[in-house]
Amino acid sequence: METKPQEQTRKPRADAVRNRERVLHAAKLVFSAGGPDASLEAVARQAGVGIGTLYRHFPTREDLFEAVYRREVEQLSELAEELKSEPSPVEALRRWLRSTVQFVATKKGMMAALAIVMTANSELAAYSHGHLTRSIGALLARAVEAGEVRADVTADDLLRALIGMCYMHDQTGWQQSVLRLLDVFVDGLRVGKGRAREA
Amino acid sequence: METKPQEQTRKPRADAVRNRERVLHAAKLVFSAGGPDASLEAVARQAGVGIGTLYRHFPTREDLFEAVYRREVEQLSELAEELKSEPSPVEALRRWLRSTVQFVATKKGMMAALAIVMTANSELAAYSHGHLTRSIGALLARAVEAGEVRADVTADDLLRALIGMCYMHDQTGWQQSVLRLLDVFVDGLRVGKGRAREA
Amino acid sequence: METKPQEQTRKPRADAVRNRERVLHAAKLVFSAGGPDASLEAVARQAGVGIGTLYRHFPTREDLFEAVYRREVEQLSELAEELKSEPSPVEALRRWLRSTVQFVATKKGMMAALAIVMTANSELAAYSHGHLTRSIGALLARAVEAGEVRADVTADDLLRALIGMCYMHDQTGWQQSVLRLLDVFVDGLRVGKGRAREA
Amino acid sequence: METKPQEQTRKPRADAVRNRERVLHAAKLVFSAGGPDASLEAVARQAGVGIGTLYRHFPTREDLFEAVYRREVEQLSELAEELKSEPSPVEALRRWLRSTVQFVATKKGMMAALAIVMTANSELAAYSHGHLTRSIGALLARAVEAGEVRADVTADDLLRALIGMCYMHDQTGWQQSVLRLLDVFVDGLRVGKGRAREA
DNA sequence: GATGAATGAGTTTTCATTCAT
DNA sequence: CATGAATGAAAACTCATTCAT
Repeated sequence: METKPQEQTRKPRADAVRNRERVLHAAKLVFSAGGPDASLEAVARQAGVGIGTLYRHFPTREDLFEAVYRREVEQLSELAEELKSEPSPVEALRRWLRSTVQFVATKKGMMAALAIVMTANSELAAYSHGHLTRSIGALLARAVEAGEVRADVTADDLLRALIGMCYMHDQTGWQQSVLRLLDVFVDGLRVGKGRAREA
Repeated sequence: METKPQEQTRKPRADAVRNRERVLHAAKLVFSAGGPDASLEAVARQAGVGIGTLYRHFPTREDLFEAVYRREVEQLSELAEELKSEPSPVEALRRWLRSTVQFVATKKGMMAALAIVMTANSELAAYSHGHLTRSIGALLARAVEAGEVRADVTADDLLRALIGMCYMHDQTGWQQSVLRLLDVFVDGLRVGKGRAREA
Repeated sequence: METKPQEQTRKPRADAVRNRERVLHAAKLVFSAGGPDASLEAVARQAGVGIGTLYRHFPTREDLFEAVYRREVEQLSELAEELKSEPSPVEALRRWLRSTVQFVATKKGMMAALAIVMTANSELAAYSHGHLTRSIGALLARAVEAGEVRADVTADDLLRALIGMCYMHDQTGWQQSVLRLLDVFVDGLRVGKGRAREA
Repeated sequence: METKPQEQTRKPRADAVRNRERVLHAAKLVFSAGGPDASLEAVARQAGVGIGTLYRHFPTREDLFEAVYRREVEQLSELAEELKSEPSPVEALRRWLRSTVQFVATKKGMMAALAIVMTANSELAAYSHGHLTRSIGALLARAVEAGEVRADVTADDLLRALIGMCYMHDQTGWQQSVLRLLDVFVDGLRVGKGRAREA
């Protein structure tokens, strides 16, 4: 504060950063295994830090959820960005959907935590919803413009379907089931398929 | 069947019946609002009975879930039965799906019931799941046999897709979104639509 | 509720009453010894009840303070009533003041707790202030009417002086000190003593 | 005294001095509001310094108390010294008492200082108590020697009475009340007033 | 049968104090 | 020196479950 006036927040201490990471990593594991009600003490133990340290970084359970959640969302969003280079727009979409399932598969109980954040914390919900729909929207728009996919389904719809299907992840075989469903769904999206229904 | 004197289950006392109903009603409210981990004390309080009374009627949390949600699930099952008389198998399927959405929109607690069916491992889940998938399975089988619908999707899958789509039913416009998604999904189910994927 | 409609609150269970008393008694001891920050766990232990029981009876620390406090105040108030039969009004006053010191002497740290409640809980403060000033006021009025005591001091003033003097009760010998001070004070109250000041 | 090179206490760094002041100021505020058990973190936060800095300046809570309150107490002591020149010993006493009330009314924290003097067992309390009682004792001794005031009251008693009366200084009108009480008290101190008690 | 009191294990939460940067 | 992160002991608090009335 004395010598370098341009410093507003002293360099984050090395061990603090490391501990923060540890806690986040541990939280992912523990919440995945034990659901959103898992004990924070357990998270701290898993992270190898004191419970006080956990609380310093994340004063409330929700703060911890949020921090974990944000990076998850960002990873999904980044994946969507990468898939923009995939030649077939429909396949890009399909692959993003399938990848997301894989992603969720590695963090079972995490979905519940994410769902909680989605409904409870509107600021975060808005952030991630916007982030994700923007990414998916881009994939979707490409497919629609290419004339491969019907235009009456929104990124929002897509997200709803995906999250919802993944939410039910407690039975054995849920993953295969969701992959099957996604195929059905993507097939349904493709144009040139029968509009035979009561129209 | 109840009139024989050697019966072990005496006349159910009037207030006992009333209390049972109260608890059931309260449980639906409280679980809907606070999730399945909501405090049983809260349920009793909401019902206006003592916690001991709740425990007498429902010795375990599972027992309470069961009593609350079994009848909800059975209604859906019955609806599926009725639709067997619908001439077009695909339309029967579609109508069941759409009707279920209406149900969810109307009956608070239906989602929770369905989520439990797909999620938990209780006796209730097993019973209800079996009941329900059997009914839906019949609808599905008809459509498959008629050659109208692909054969690689199970009643279980169908249920999962439906529940999932309905899961986020707190955003405005969720109902329209789900109906759109169901149409896409049913379209995807119909045979003769492109198997272009991964080829 | 069924047979005796005039019952609004079922007879308080015997053990509940006993436990409540135990906790109150223990609280008096523990707060007296350890001051107002003493652990509630310690109170429960001293009372021989579970911590949950303590919380059931007194959901917050303040509730417990309050309950303890009320009876203390009532005891002091009753003492003032009894002293109405004392022939000399001034002596009645003096004896009440001295008795109060004895009273406080048995519950050292309790004063701090009571002070906290007095400032924090205005409802209670009003109640006890009213209660006490009414009692003291009666003693005082008798003495004033008898022409033994000056009329420009209120029950409120008296209470302030008494409570204040007792507040500083951490030094050895405080009790003797306060008793000396009370004598000086009562002497000052008597009429016919010099009004010599700045006149 | 500071200029010799072998000095162990180097020039006090400018920011160190500033921080010390900040902490002192913050401590007065925080202890006044939250009592003597207020969190030291809160003090540091209020001061805008790190908790470590607070600890460097004041290794123990007592050290902080001391630094905060010592100068307050010394002011009262000095006032008593000045009043030694007042011709009437009783009036000197009375004026000191009344002045102290003014002090309390004006200077937030003075009460806390005085309470500590009479209550705690720290080195600070001993020092301040000695300092103060010596000054008041001189005033008192003069009055006793002049035969104007009874001899069985100590400087300590006087202090206790004064502090006590001021203790409840949050009610409206407390100041008038205390001034009234002090007059009663001083009247009680004067000799030649009735020793009628317990006779 | 109904009630609500009792219990205590399990969690959350706070803070004084120490230490690495 | 200043800082604030780390730590863990200690307390607060909640709630499922059992039981006396």
